Amino acid sequence: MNYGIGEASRATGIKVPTIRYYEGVGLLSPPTRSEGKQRRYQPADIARLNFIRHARDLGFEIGDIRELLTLSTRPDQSCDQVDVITRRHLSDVERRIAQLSALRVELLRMVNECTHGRIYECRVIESIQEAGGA
Amino acid sequence: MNYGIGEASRATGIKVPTIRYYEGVGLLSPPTRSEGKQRRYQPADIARLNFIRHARDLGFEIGDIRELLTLSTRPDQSCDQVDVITRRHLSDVERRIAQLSALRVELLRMVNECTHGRIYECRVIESIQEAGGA
DNA sequence: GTACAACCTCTAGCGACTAGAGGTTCAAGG
DNA sequence: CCTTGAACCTCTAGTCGCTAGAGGTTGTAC
Repeated sequence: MNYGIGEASRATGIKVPTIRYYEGVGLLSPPTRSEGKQRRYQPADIARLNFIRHARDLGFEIGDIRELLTLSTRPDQSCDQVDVITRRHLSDVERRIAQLSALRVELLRMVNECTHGRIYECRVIESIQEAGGA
Repeated sequence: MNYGIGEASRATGIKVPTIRYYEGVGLLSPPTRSEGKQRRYQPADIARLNFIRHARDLGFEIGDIRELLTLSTRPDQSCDQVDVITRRHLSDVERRIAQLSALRVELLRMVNECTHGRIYECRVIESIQEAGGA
């Protein structure tokens, strides 16, 4: 049994154009084609797409996923590299959380100072004019 | 006194090509030019650029900044719209923090389960294969 | 007058898709 | 067998907020 691209899409939750995009950037090798040159996917392709989707859900970028996919096909190698990629991504996520949290504090301060008057006395506008965050 | 684009850049911390970009997207109206058609900025332009920079530092997107700039030139209007824009941005920031925090928990769980063995028993790879976050 | 930094415009690239045009193939029903 | 229409195909361009580079011009200091 094989899948058309639409079935693959429904099976994985990845949109049809995105599947083609993944093929284009080399995450997925070109599948076999029907006589009329339409893509036909095998269960292994579906598994690979699911892997990609889960990794994207976890925020890994395409380059990392490419590497993780390669590593996952070398079961005997040490998983150190997997660990490195994951930790690097984790610290990236933590850095972004920190940045956004600082922003949040600043924005909260601004909206809390708002007295709902006229623009000329608007504390939000003043905050942006005077200094700004980060 | 007026400023060349390089001076404007140093005065505001916005890179030269970015200043031209802001002009292109209509955040900044085209300045006067020298005889040789080079841009000459006035102090009011510098103030506007500083406003833009601070707003960008606070994470506002270009469209929002355009609106905030327009509003800031209408001192008699109510600042309700400013409040709306700011609160909308704030909740966007909070949404992103929540997403990233969930991601962080998942990634932490994954790296903590890592036993530094071989790929075939790698818990990180397994996590991605099995389910994935979000 | 000449050197050279600073400026100019224009195009293309980043990441990860998404949208649309314009054409072809597949599967089901008559 | 034939037609309908959904699903498929390729290709290009757009999103966002810049950034980089090519190739040419202007401003300023000596």
